[in-house]
Amino acid sequence: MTDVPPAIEQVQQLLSDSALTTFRLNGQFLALAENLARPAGLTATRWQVLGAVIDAPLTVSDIARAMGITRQSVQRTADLLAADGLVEYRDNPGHRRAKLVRLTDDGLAAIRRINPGHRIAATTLAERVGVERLAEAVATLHALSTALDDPIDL
Amino acid sequence: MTDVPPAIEQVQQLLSDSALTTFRLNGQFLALAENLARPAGLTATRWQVLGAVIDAPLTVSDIARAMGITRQSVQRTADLLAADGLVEYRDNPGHRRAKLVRLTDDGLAAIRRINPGHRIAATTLAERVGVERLAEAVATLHALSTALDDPIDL
DNA sequence: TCCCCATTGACAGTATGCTGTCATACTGAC
DNA sequence: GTCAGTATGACAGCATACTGTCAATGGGGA
Repeated sequence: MTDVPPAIEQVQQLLSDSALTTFRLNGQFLALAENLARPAGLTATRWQVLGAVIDAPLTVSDIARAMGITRQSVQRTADLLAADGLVEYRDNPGHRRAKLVRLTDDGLAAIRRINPGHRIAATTLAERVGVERLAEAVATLHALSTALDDPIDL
Repeated sequence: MTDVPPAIEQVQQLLSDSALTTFRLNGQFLALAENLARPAGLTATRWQVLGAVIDAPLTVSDIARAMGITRQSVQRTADLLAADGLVEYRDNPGHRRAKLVRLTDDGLAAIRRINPGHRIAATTLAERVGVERLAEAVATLHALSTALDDPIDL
């Protein structure tokens, strides 16, 4: 009785479970990020967008692809960040309309203000679940995400 | 050189990675749920709320706690579902204001319309990552979520 | 019994994401 | 060189979640 294939109901339950837990996890990480970013005068989303252009300027569309959200959402956030002087739009030699979003000194300073809290949170979480297991979790999450990349025919 | 403790930067990176991947996974599951729910005339959120009261009527606050989101969000969705006749508010003998949200026949029918697609999606995902691994993923997600339940002192 | 406090629902305001539509800019096939 | 298709940004509208505030309710301790 141990090698029977899992009932379809169980597999359905597994999908629901993973989705619901992911929704909850999303909320928890979001709340944590919000708490970390607030002292630096940022929100979670703005922090994320700033983080995307630390190493090199990118276009709004590039950032959206990297973050896995729509370009319109990033555009709005980037415009707000530009209004606050944390990023600036630079001409893109490769495309006249698609300007490059570049971190300013103020933007970099804002990110740096988050670091201490980020470090504490990371260390705390690593202690609670173990670094090994945290690394495993990330790998599993990536695998799931990749599996969901391909469209599912209904 | 193999047993040195991980550098703090690596642990920080691990936290960022898990958060970012969770955000992306959240979006993917949300999109999938949206696709599954649409043919039944539902959205992902409404499906989720309906699912919470399949077995027994609950108050709005109960549902919010079960889903890990705020009461106000659930309240809004529940009101909309009630307007559409998919749930109904019943008097709660235990609390005069906190009415019970109860699934109607129409609500149950709506959920049932989602089942075929849900089954297909579950089977497809299980094939892609393996049932074993999917079950592991759920366990890992739960562990992470539990670890994040306790507040982190910054 | 009475009062403080937590829970609950209602309402207003805000942040973030999505879709759809349009005009502009680039790219590649012909 | 021209034209169709794609990529990009701008704008409008909607869905969902959050916060904050207030009043009503219920429960437990003084």
